[in-house]
Formats: sequence, C-alpha cells, structure tokens
Amino acid sequence: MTPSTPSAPDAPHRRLDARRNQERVITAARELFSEQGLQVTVPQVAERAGVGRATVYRSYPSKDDLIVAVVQRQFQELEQRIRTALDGADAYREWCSFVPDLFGRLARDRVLADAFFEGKLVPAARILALIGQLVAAARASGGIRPDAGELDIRVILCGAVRQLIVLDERDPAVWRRYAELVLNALRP
Amino acid sequence: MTPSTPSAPDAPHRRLDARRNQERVITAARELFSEQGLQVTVPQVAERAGVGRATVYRSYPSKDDLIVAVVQRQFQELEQRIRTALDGADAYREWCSFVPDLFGRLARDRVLADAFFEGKLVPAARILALIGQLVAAARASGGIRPDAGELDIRVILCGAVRQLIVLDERDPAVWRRYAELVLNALRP
DNA sequence: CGTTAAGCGGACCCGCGGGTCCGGATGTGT
DNA sequence: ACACATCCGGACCCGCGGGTCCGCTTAACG
Repeated sequence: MTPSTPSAPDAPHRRLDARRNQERVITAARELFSEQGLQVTVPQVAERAGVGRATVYRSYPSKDDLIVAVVQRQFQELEQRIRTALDGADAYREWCSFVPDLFGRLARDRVLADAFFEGKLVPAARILALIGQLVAAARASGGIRPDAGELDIRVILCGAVRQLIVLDERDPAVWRRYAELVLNALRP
Repeated sequence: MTPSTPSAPDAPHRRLDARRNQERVITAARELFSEQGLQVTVPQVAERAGVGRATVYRSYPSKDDLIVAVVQRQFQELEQRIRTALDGADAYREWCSFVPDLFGRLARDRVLADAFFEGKLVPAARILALIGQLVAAARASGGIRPDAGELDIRVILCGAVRQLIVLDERDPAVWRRYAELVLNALRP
C-alpha cells in the first residue's frame, strides 16, 4: 500500500522474457482494474497474467505503483481534454460539455473513477485543480453560480461519482443523467 | 459481517452483571461509532467498554447487530421527522426544510452518515424509501424535476454528505450551502 | 556448448479484524 | 453457606491480502 516513490523499472536492458512478462502483467492489470476498480488484488492480476505473484512485484514494487502505471495514460488524456476546454472561446459551453464527457470516462473506466475521488494519487490532485480553473472561467460567463469553486467539484461531483460507484451503477444513461444534475446544482 | 437475523438478546432474565456489561458495551459503541463511523473495530469497542471481546459478541452476535443497535434510535427519530414532513400541507416546502435538517443530523452523527451511504442495513433502506416518498410528494407541487426519485437521494445527497465528512468539513455554513446545492440539483 | 546472472514462482511471513472456546470466576436461588 | 448455572475474557482460529525469500530455471553472451 506504500506509494514507493522509485517507480516501475522501465530499464531497457532486462531479459526478453522479463519484459514480455511485464507486458502481460500491465495488460492484465489494465483489464481487471478497468472492469472492477482498485479492489482488484495483486494475486488476481498475477493469475490473469499467467504469472507468479512475485513477478508482479518485481516490475511494480507495490500495488500502488501498478495502479499508477495503469491510470497514467487515462489521466494524461483527461488532462489534455481539460486543457482543450480551457482554450475554448465560451467557457460555460465548454463546462457543460466537459462534465458529461468526464462522467462518460468515469463510467467506462472504473479504476479512473476510483483513483479520481480517492484523490490520494498525485495526478488526481492536478486534475481537480484544472477542473477548478474551468469552473472559474465558466463562472465569468454567468451560467454558473458566482460562489462556485473547486470545493464544489470535490463535494458535489466527486460525491456523485463515488455513490454511483458504490451502488455499482453501470448504465451509461444513468451516469449521463447525473452529469446533468451536477451541472444543475451549480446553476444560479 | 453477517447480518445475523436473530437480533440482540434483550431477555430480561439475564444476570445483573451481564446486563450491566451490555449497557457498557452499547454506550461505548455509541460513543465510538458517533465519532468515527463504521470503521471502528469490535476490539476497540470492547476496550473502551472495559470488557473482553467475547462479551461484546455475547450480546451482539455480529458487528452488524451492534451497528443496528447503535443506529436504531437515530433512525427512529429520523423516520419520525420524515413522517411529520409527509403529513405537512405543502410537500415542497417540507422538502426544502427537511434537507438542511437531514444534513445537520448526518454531520452530527458520523455513524448515521456511514449507515446511510452503505444503505445495506435494513433500517437505512426504509429511511431511503420514506425520503423517496417525500420527493414524490414534492414533485407533485412542481418545485422538483419530474424524474427525481430515491436514487437521486442516494447519489447526490449521500454523495455530498460523504465528501463533506471525508474532507473533514466542520463549518455549519458550508454544510448549509451544500444542502442548498442539493436542493438546487433537483430543481427542473 | 558452458558459464553466469537475471528471472521465475510457489511457499512463506505478517498484520488485521471478525468470530469462537473453555477453564475459571461470580452472581443467584435455596 | 452451598451448589449450580450463568457469565467472563484471554487465547485461539480463520481467511484475507500485501509483500518477501530462496532454490530452481533459463535467457544471454562468449
């Protein structure tokens, strides 16, 4: 459970079978985490990868390292998505299209959702800050209540996401509806 | 973790010390659960009660039985509060005054909030259903979006409360503000 | 090929927390 | 005061899951 700062060994001079196994592990982890979220255990990942538990730990010293490796890509895409929205002309319109998009992503990738409201991972905090900027920009356009801020994201948006997860909601239409409710909550 | 349907023994013919111990246990449980929520462990309760672990299990065969015993009173009060609201003339007005009240109760009793999120406990489900009725009644008055339902309570309301607790928010004004945001989310 | 070190994985350790057992202590009815 | 049932609680068992160890395997290089 320790973050274990020195991250996964991407050293290029490992044996071939070692790199092949790492590939199997990260693939298995991506599949399982996407489906079931952070509750997936390391033994499960090892089994799906057809590999011993120790082999998983060799490439990823702790479970958190594995999580970070899995989530990194989605977080980068998400960050890019927000930066694009921040560059848009009409901030409020961007905000209104971003939230449903975000909910769609979270509905699709359970691990992304888990990591998101968990917030303990470093990248998650940066994302939250960026969304806060988007809210601030949209506020100027007037479609959002003037006292809205980053805390509202953490409470209303993350709260809804978290509940959808614990209720094991998987219907994208339901997620979309709650995206709308979140938008609604922040209107004047 | 099993609900263990046959609930706590309230038999009146137990030995005096046995009943005294049960009293100690339930008192300790109330204190700890109120402060820290469902994460409190049975050994912790036993220690605070100045009693062995087995003694706890004698009065409350499983942890869930203990939880139910602790929460029952608050749930009954809450249920009474909702029934009063349901009897009111203007359902929408009742709804608007009920939500901030509920936020206050959940903020005060952490275990109540936890039990609410989980929703797995039987009494919690009944409360949720009652709130659902209140929403339905208020919907008729027109102040609430027509597709609002019990699930919205579970997601929007419970989600916000949970995040407020996680973020260790203690300012009553902030709590009140989020009660308002929740009301706002469900407006047409 | 042979040598060597990197890699492998099954067996293992650990802490945690829910739940049980039983020999001894202690209320309770006579 | 005595006997007996009830009750007590420390010691114990269990499954779980994160993390490590070590003897065997096998890729890699000459």
